[in-house]
Amino acid sequence: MKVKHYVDVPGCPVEVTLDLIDGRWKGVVLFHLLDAGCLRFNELHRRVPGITARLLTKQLRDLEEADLVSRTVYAVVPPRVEYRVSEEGESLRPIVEMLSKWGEARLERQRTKQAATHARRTVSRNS
Amino acid sequence: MKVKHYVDVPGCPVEVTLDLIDGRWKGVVLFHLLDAGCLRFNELHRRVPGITARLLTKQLRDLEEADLVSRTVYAVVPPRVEYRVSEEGESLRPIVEMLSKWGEARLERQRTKQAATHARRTVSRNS
DNA sequence: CAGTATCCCTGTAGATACTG
DNA sequence: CAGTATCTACAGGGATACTG
Repeated sequence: MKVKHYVDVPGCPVEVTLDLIDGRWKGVVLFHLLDAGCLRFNELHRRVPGITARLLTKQLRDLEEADLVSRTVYAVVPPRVEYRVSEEGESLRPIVEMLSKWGEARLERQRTKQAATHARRTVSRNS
Repeated sequence: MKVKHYVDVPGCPVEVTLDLIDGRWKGVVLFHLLDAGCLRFNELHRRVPGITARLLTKQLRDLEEADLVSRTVYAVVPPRVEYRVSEEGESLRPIVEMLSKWGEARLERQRTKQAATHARRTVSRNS
């Protein structure tokens, strides 16, 4: 169990939140669960390419422990495990949406900048 | 230079944003810069207790490279270096504010739950 | 004041193989 | 299908000492 010393940083609840969606993957996992409502392990895995099963498992366990995601196991063959956001996880929706929107805008800005740079280069070539 | 393969994860701009405020400290640093407007290195250091100078430097360099923070050096003795959020960093304000608000609410929920647990324990002791 | 330089250690994550 | 197990490697970050 990872208990941190938030006593040291009384003025920064930002850290509390970031700690939960930390590590590059958790936010993405939440995003997809919020988007899809409910996903089985491999469905989720397909939506988060690049992550290994081991790591995805760990992220899900962390999110579960943080009470942001719930895990339901059905006793069938083949196994069926469903993940969905908890009520507390649901309350993160606006944040995750803003993160997504901002990320899109950032990518757009980068594309624009790159295009501008390319244009300038082309111009200077012609001058 | 850290260039990531976002080609792999086309559907998730959440990752783009999280990548920038990743790592437990960057969000906190941004929070304080957004809050204070402008801070010198040691002023900032005082507001982020627990971080080493080395690491704070690294976080600031990363934020600078991401174009979220600007760094101004004054050629005086003793040295004076000021950090402030860039225009792009400023656009993160609503997100950082939500992270902060949500973190506060979460802490509040935890306190409430803990108090309830304690009360129950006390009751069961008396019964 | 605002950092570097060095050393070292741990955790995090990748690859691969295996299982109820 | 939904994961574990094991081994390994590297980078992130801590402690400490030093500097323009």
